[in-house]
This record gives sequence, C-alpha cells and structure tokens, in this order.
Amino acid sequence: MPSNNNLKLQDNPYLAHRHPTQRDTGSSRSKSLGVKEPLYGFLPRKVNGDQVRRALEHEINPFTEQPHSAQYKEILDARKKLPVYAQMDDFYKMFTNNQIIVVVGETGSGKTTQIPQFIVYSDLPHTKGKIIACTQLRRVAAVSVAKRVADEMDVELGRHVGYSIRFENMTEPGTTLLQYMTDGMLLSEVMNDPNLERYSAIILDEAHERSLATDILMVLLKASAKKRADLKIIVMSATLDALKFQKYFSVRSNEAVPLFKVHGRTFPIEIFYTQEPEPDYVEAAIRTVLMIHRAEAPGDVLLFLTEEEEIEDVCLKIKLEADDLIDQDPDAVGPLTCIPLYSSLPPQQQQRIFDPAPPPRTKGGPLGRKIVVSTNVAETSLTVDGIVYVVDPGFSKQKVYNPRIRVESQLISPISKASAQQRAGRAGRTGPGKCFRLYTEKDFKNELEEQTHPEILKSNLSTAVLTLVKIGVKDLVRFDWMDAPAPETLMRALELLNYLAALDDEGNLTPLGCIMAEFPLDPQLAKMLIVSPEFKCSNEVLTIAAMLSVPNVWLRPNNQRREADAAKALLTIPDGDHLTMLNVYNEYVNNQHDRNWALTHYLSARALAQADNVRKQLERTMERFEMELVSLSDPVKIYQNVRQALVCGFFMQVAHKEGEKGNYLTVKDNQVVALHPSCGMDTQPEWVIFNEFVLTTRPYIRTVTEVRPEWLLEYAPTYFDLSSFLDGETKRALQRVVNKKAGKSNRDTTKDTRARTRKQKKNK
DNA sequence: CCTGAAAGT
Repeated sequence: MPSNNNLKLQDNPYLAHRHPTQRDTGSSRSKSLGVKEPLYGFLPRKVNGDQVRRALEHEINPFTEQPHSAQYKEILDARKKLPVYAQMDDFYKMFTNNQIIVVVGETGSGKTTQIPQFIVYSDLPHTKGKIIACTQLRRVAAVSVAKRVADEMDVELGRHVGYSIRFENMTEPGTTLLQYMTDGMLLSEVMNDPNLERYSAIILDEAHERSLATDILMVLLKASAKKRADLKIIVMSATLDALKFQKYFSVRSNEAVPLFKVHGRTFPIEIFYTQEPEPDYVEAAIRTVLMIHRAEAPGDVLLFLTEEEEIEDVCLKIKLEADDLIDQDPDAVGPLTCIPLYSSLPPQQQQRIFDPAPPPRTKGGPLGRKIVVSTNVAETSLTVDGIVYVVDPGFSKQKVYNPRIRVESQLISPISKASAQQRAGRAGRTGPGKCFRLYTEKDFKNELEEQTHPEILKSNLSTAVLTLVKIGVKDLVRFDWMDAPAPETLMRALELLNYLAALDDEGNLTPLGCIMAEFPLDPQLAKMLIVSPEFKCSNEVLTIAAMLSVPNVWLRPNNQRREADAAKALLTIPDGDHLTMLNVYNEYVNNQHDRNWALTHYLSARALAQADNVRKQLERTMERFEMELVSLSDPVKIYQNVRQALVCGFFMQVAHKEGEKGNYLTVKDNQVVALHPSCGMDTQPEWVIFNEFVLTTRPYIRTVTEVRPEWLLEYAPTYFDLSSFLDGETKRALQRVVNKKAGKSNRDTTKDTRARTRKQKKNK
C-alpha cells in the first residue's frame, strides 16, 4: 500500500472518520494507515537489524521515496544469501557502541558493497547534512562498486549513491549520501578540510594493502576522531593483520578497537612446495605449467612472473613446448593458449584473459587450457575468473627507495607470506584449487617476510610531506605513523622542499609552497610550472608537466623495434627529451583528426589522452591562482626558456659529464650514471638535468635535457653554493663558470660605467 | 652504450 501519495490518502475510507487536525504530520498519517514510513522510528546510529530488515522489505525506497522496482526485489534476494547479511544484528550492535571499528573479511565476502549500506541505514547521514565516504585503491573499483551499490539500493548512480575519482565526479551535492572514492581523492580533500567535516562516517577499504594515501589518511583520521566525537571510522582489511589495525586505532594503550569479522565463502586450496630450492625460477615455472597441462584435471592456470619482457618470453616458450607435446602425441594433451597480462597492455588485449580456454581439437578429445602469465596486477587489481591452478615462483618486481642517493629503483625480490597467500587464493574463487609454490616449505616459513613493506617505507615522500605541512602537521618524525618511514627519507623530503623554497629554513610553508601543494604534481614539477610564466613559456611547461605525469608514451613492440625507433627519431628534438615530449604532444594535438596517428607513430594513444586530461586539470588549477598561460613566438627562444624553467624545478637532478666514455656524475650525490638508451640527444652535453634515475642493468638517467651551467648558478644559487661541493671535476667546472662570469661582469660593469658617464656627458 | 610493477591526485 502506498504511503506517501496524497491523492490515494484522500481516497482512503479511513481518513473520512479522522479529525482534520490529525492529518498534519507524516508519521501519524502513516501510522493511522498501518503502513509506517520505511524509516519510521529510526534513531540515527541506534538502529537495529530488525528495523533495517523491515525497511529493506518496505515497498517504498526510504531515500528516493519512490516505490521499489521489481529488479530491487531480485537483487535483495541475492544479497540475503551473502553470509554478511545474517550478521546484520551484530554489526549494528558494534556500530552503535563504538566510534572506530575494524572490519575483516576475505575478497568475495561482500564487505565492500554491504557494510557501507548497513552504515547508511543506521547513520542516516542526510539527516545531519553529511555524507558517508568509502575509499577504494583504484579508480575502476570505485566506479564499479558504486554502480553495483546504486543498483542494490535501487537509486540512480550519481544521485543517492555516487563516486568521486580524479577527472570524474559522479555525485550530487545535497542528494548523495554514500560516496565511493579513491583514497588519493580523499587525501586531496583533506588539504582544504583537515577534519573532513563533510563526512559523518569514513570507511577505509583494503587498508591491508597499505597504499601511501591510506597510510596518511589513517594518521589523520585517528587524530580527527579524537577531535570529532561525531565522526565514525570503519577500517576494512584482509584478515591477516587485523590486530595491528585494532591496536593502532585504540585511543588508550592496550585496548584494541573491536573487530568485526565478515564471514565469506572460500574454497579449499591445496598447496604444494618444491623439495629443493629452484635455481632458475623461469625454467621451473615453464616446467610446472607443462606438468599441469599434461597431468592435471581441466582448469585454467595463472602464473606469476615479474616483468613484461620475461612474461612475453615465457609465453612464447610455453607455447612452443606445448606444440611439441601435441606433435609427439596428439591424443595426450589438449590445445593451450598463453595470455600475457601486465598493466601497460592496451585494455583490449587485457580483455583476452576473459576469453574461454580453446575447445578440444577433435570432438571428445582432450580439453583445452588457458594459461595466464601475469605480473602482480593479477594478485590484487585484476581478477581472472575460473583459475584452478596457481604457479607462484615467489618473486615480484618491487620498488626500493634509497634516501641517501634519492633513488627509487625496481628490484626483483622475494614476495612476502601475505602476498604468497593472496596469490594462492586466486586459485579458489570459483571452486577448490591448487597452488604450486616454486620454493621449499622451509624457505616459505623462514625466509619470506610476513608482510610486504608498505608503500610509505619504499617511496620518496616529498609530495606527502608537502601535503602534511600544508594541513599543519608540525613534527613529521614523531607523527603517529602506523609504520614510521626512515627519518632520513623525511629529512630528504624536507630538504628538497626547502631548496625549492616551498618551506622556509624553519620548516614553515611559504606562500609558494602553499600553491605548490595544490597542484597534483611532484614538487619539482609544480615549482617548474609555477615559475614558467616568468619565462613566458607556461603553455609549453604545462604540456611537459602533464607528459611527465603520465606513463611512458613510447611503444616498442618486440618484433617492431626498428620501426618504432625510426618513428621516434622523426619526432625527436635533439636539445633534450623534455622538448621531444613537448613536440610529441603538439603533434598529437595537431593530428587529432587522424585516428591512427598515435598508432602509426608507435605512441600510446591511451597515455597521450591521459596527458591531455592531466593538462586540462592543471590548467584549471593555474586559473585558480591566476597564473598566465603564455608562449613566445620565437622557437629558439622558447626552447631556451623552457629549459631555464626546467632548471628551476630540477636543479637537484643535474649530472655532469666526466671524461669521454659517456659517464656522467650526478651533482652532489656523485653517482656514476649513463644516459638511458631511450635518450634522444645526438650529443653528450656537458651538463644535463634528468627526470629520473633508474637502476636496471646499470644506473641510468632517463628523460634528459641539456642545460647551461650559468643557469644552475643563477636559478639555484643556494644549491650551487660552491663551498657545499666536494672537490672534483664538477666543482672545478662550476668554478670556471663562476670565474668567467665574474671576469665578464667586471668588464661589463666597467663598460657600463663608461657608457653611463658618456651618456651623462652627452645629456649635459 | 641498449629499455618500464602496480596504483593515485
């Protein structure tokens, strides 16, 4: 029976007997009808499971005030089958009685979709003019979960349930009550609203993955919870390290915050270890995959490897060996497809992991098998369905940060126990599975670390530190980190920000630093962009900043390397890779009418489109600070000015050529480096700035541009104060420049004085 | 001399 339709109410025979004054309030009206409004009697945060179950069964959607659709009933029936649905009463008891809760549950338990909805029905954020946020680590997850939950709640996506990710805000202020968002997005909101006043409850999902943004948010939320008794915090994580989160969020020591365990459905996974350590994990991996193909029951295989090249190589080898097997005995094994998976693959090719296994070659013959060979993407961010066998060699490529030389590098290293468990779990998503670990059980127990090091221990923290200083954090070393980064990492970040003049010598934010923090860029890029109007080239520097913030735009397919290199040579500007990037972007824009332009030039259309998006966003931020967008018409002058602006941001990333063997020495850190093979300069200039230092087969500097030493001395006098340099060729070279300049300016001043005297005489 | 793991603002 409808309860909110006035026309129908007047038709109701019972109303005729009521006194007109009784018709004023909605609740008495509904009560007299015997049909309460769906949320009748709900006291925010004191709601129980019975009340919510009744509301869920109600014909009227309490948020849209429209009748529920037929589809709603269907979805609700499916939700009722989730184990977490049966735990509603317990959840509400805990939610009512606690400000902070830790929720654990395995993937597939429904915690990401159900818990936020439970909270909506109890918290009723709209009655306080607030909303509920649920963070996600990835953009795609935020979008897809929001879509699902909007369907479950029978609302239009972007109205009562929405999402907010970079470049895309699918919410409606005043209507949205549940907002999924990336953790980075919430962190950027913190800058202008340190206590997150617009939220009544914040749910941090996948906290166990310990992303940089989540780690920083945890510290800030813990502090906000003390200041704001009305703020509820729910930290959701995988089971393994729940206690660590419970302890961290306890206000009083020794009293952990309560834990809510979401039941899930998991299938058993049998784990096998090797008897002896494997000397060559790649060879062992190929052998194991073929063993599975020959001897195991039908079911797809997921093999974890470390990097693109290795994956492509192994795919070829597996395919060859499988063909050999078939040649030897066509009836023994079925056909096999090998599918590579890594993030830089175009989405269309990533979709191949969802293709079914190949059919048997002959009717009734041995079944086909699909082998997915993947980097860590398949461990957390991409789920391949129908995997029965996992092959885990126990390695992944991981970031390592060395604060001494300010270098982040990628190293192939052993994974953690938590990661091994996660990998094994990928075999049991649709039924019982098997996991083959290519290391011994003893090594698993004794050699692998419990947890993967959180990002905050492996990253350069300059952007994070700038954000924290901006929101007023004073003492970063004694900041309440869950895992404190090395003090040296923090010192390096503070030092960089000080040299860039974002912080003064006391560590206070300068007006420049305040603007830098508002740009979604590394501090060096932000600085270079902010000074660029002074060099009359903000238009160009804006493009370079955008291009440096997106993945590599150059494609170099294994079998077309020569063609790709030739295409690149046509776009190369010999003065420097930064200028080449500028040129590539401009050509991309000039050729936007040609759909195949990127492809025929061996460029990633996806990365270029992303650069375009970033550029637009940065342009809006520039407008906010009334920064001019300017260009010079003289192409020679413009390239020179762009390089000068680059120096203003990247003067700490300079290398000086030593000798004739192509060796460079980084300034001050004195690391011996070489120009990366991708570098497009046709000479080896004496002084270069570089965008990044990478450690692969040897130390390289990548994305390099020639600069003049005079600019270093002029635009970064504090950093290039010669008394702070160790003796060496770099210092001597700079000294020569200083001397020359001094001599020249002495002559200049004398000349000037003479000229002026002449002029003065003339004027007389 | 010889080339990028994943994600995010």
